Amino acid sequence: MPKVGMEPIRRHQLIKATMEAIDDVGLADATIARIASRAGVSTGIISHYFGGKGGLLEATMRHILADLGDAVSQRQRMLGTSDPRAHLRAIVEANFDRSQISRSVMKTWLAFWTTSMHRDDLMRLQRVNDRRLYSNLCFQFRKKMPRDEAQNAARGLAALIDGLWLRGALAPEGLNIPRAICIAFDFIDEQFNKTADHAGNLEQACR
Amino acid sequence: MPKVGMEPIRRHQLIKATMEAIDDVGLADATIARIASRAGVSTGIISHYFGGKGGLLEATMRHILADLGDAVSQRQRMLGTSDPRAHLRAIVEANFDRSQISRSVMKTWLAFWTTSMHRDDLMRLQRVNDRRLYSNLCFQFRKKMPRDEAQNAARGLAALIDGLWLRGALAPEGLNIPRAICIAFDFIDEQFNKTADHAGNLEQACR
DNA sequence: TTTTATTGATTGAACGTTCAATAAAAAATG
DNA sequence: CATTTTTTATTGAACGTTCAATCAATAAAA
Repeated sequence: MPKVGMEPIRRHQLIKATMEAIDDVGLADATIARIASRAGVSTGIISHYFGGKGGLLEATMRHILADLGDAVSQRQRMLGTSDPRAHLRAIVEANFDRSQISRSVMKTWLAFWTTSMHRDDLMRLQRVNDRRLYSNLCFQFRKKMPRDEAQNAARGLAALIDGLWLRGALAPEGLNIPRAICIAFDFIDEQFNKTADHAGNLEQACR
Repeated sequence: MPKVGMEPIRRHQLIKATMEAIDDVGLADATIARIASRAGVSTGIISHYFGGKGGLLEATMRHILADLGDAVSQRQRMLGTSDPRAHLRAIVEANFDRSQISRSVMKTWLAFWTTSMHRDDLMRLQRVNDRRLYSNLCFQFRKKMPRDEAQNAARGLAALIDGLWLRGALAPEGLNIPRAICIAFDFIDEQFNKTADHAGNLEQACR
């Protein structure tokens, strides 16, 4: 069976098997024996292509983040307009994109989030992604509202997206994607309404 | 040193040490040796009082959930009114209550959230707590809006709270509590505004 | 003297890593 | 075209480490 050019195939196989294993038994019990067996290869191959279990986990996380980044920029490019509302909607949709909402991807993402609190390399990856989402949201909101309002709108929307995800990952019935998108869309509209309503006596006190 | 009546003292010591250890090195590296050493006792004592590591983790989670439940019901009781807005604000404040926002509690909570996806006992604990928050929110929103609107408002607010928490746990600067509360308060007001604005042509399509 | 509390060395299981061995394909050779 | 040689891909047993659990021994209080 051994042929030349196996590396990209094996890498993808193993990353996929890693996510499936985490979905199945959790990161704590996702041993290299289990991952290798699920990918239909031996344990040694993991060290061969990834240098060890840590390398495989980092590669898996990079893969998920790259998918998310692609989903966002792809939808942004498809947009002919610079209308902030449309852009924000596109970002929300990308975050609930097909590549992101499969059970295994969701659970893997969450597992990494937790472990990234104690591993500098994963933490850095996570934060790069985080900041990109936040500044992206902020930039769009700023087209229609002052600086601090836009920042809070961005903070709120980012939290809402993550929260919907988090709860979707835990719920036995899974994440209801259309509903999640709708709740996020509503949030966007409310943020714009709030600013538009200058006559209203809403408190906008958040600092 | 051994006296009678040590059990409640030791249990609390060990639960506290567990949260500190998780804050410090993460759940994966929170070994019983590390926890015991942090509590200033030997490893054997954990099995003696909790029957094993699993028992200690479950007890720790129960402790956190009980604290959260207490914070909510305490604030509810302090409320003389039945005004839904005041009640919702109280729930939000309780969720960012002092007992909940310390770094160690936050990280422990998140660690449990992740592992509860693969352990039935922890999952059940988590879901009981989840449902209580959701029905609580739903009940309050229903005082001012129709059923499905209230459900989506509750889903959104619950997600927003969890999301703010999640991001606060990851951020190096920690969670900005007043700001988080303010964002959540704004969300509540927007939900009420949306319903009040019957003349407006907002789409309220979420199912 | 009995009970309660605690210790910590020991044990066995599980895990990630390593590496010599192997097998197949590709390249070189005649 | 047939062959040897080299390269690439892969295996899995062996090894060393780490961890949770156990339990006989001990010490203080009742």
